[in-house]
Amino acid sequence: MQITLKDIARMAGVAESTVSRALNNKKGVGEKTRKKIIKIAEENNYRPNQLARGLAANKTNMIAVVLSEMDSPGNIEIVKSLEEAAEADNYQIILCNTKNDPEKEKSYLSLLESNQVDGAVFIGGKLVGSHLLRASLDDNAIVLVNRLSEENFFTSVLTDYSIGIYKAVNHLLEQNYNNIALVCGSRNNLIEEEKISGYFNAYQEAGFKADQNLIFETDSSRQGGYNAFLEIIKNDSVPDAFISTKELTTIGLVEAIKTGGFFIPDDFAVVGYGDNILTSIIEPPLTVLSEPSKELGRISFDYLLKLINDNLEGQQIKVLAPNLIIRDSSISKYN
Amino acid sequence: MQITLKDIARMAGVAESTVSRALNNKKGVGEKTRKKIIKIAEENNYRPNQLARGLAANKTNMIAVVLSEMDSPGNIEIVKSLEEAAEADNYQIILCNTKNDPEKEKSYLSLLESNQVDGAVFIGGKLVGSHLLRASLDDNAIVLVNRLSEENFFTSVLTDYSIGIYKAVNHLLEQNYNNIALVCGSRNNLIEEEKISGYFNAYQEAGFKADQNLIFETDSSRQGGYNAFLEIIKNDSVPDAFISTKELTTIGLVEAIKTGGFFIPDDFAVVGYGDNILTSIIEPPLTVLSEPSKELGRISFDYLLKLINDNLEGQQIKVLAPNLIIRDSSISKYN
DNA sequence: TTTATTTTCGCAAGCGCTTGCGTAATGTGG
DNA sequence: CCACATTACGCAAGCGCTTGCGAAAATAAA
Repeated sequence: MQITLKDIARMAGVAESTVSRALNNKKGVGEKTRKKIIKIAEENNYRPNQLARGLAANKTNMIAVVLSEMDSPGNIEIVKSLEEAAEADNYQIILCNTKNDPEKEKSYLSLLESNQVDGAVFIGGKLVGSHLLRASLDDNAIVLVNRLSEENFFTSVLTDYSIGIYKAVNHLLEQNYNNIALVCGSRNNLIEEEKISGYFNAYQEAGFKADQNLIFETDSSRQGGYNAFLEIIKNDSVPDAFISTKELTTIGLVEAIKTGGFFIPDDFAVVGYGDNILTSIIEPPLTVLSEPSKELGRISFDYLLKLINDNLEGQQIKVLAPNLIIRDSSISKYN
Repeated sequence: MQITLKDIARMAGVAESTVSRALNNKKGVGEKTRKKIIKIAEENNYRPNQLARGLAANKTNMIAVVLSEMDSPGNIEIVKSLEEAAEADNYQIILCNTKNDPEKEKSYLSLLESNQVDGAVFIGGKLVGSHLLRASLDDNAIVLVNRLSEENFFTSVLTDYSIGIYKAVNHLLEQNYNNIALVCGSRNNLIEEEKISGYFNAYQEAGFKADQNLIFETDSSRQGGYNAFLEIIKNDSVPDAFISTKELTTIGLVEAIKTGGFFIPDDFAVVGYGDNILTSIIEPPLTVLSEPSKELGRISFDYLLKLINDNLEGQQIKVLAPNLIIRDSSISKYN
């Protein structure tokens, strides 16, 4: 049998309301009674029933973290820092893995609608369900991470892929690679258009013109990267460098190159995505765009918390630029 | 404003209880009224308030997954399959990352005590808080994964490290490596003793005698593996092979070996831990013990579900043997 | 048709907590 | 010592749902 507020109240010889106020540090209870109540509560290892509390106060101290994919180390990193931030503010995290399935995402939305969580952050994923999200936006706290909605309507924290790719292209051009292939995700995702625009901008600014045919769409898996390479080298104009814009495709791409008997960076330069354990152990040491995962997590929780507490005026958008970390894979020998 | 049971009841012209029964597929409501109620509920996008439901029914359909560390791909894999299993049974997962901090674990336990979750699975971690766990075992559903408690008291699903290491040693001996170092975690964890016993068993059975000095304790990080190597080669008797028993130490170990200018398997054979993306991209291709992560997740949820529903008679312990996946890193050239 | 049986449904209590409001207790100044 | 302002506390309603129980309605048996 669980021990309840009522029990504590009886033991302390006060009313339930007094116990509640005492334990929640609210004013309206004398210092002596408060001490007494706290003591009794501790002695009896009293744990407030969070459901009851949530029901009464309309607050659960839980947030949903809706993840488009759990295989990406970067996403895990974001979750970790979110968890840390949440814990510090006494929030729990509900993990929701959608595997990029809009239906699942929809179903997880009902966590919000059913009052099970105070807010939700969506990490990655396509924009598809955007209308859906909006629909649910009665008064719900929602933050988007690395996800662009067409209406540009949600509070979001984003990696600036455009500038990231721009940097990467620039760097490769400087290294005298000028046939640069871009491996990205399906263009029905606005995020991918961002990348492409960065690509074109860099080319244009350098006075070269970019080749549409060097842009390859593939899914975000390791296999996707692998296949991308096989496709690309069928091309008329074979590139001399690759920029991979997802973590796992980076791995697959490198594998494909090496399996094909080619060398990095001698045959192809590579700029990968994500400064994580994967890209740190692969050979050769990989030049990568490093996503600010920790910040993404932390800031998104900050925003969410403010939204929950109605402390956020209007929509906020934070854009964080990725770093280009230069290693061997993109350093031309003939330089 | 949220739409409630009462609203639906009013719209349908029935009592709240009838709506509740209709929507929960309980008997005691006619087919026609049920249809009508469901229709109305759907039209109005009604979402039952899970807190209220949980409070009334004493059931939250949430479970806590308490993770000792989030950096291990194997653990993430377990969580993934847990999530999948849970989702199929309409359970949500609360992610709790303890970073091996017993205090945090303790605090997460209150999720159980405060009725916020119906059960909890603990993945990894030391036994430290075992008394604590027991204390909380009023009537709580708890499953342990890859964690040994001294009292052997909890329903658990375990990887059989003993047989795993046994296989690894055997294999290495067959390859004529007979100075095998074992890199494991701190021996204050029973799990580690398991590993060591497998190590000794294999040696004994083969008629060799094992060298205590070749057993190295280190923390489970990449750096831990790296340092382990540096320590080990200071030894009088330098080993010719390594068995690393954690995922990240495996990575660090290999890095240290390569950084030291040594070659695998020429200078040292290596058997690593975990058949994951990390060990699949590292070079050379690594012989590993493959943990049955998917099963660990699935089975632990099965157990937990039964515990929650009081369908589990007594304590259950499931032990799963890891596979030895043989690749280049342990194949002697002089064979 | 009448009685017995089953099914359908409403009533009301209760899950454990929070919170507005009113009253009793305490403290302050004259 | 009294009037007044504070502060400390209890009362009771209410959060949105579930569920046991009894009454009414529908169905089956006699």
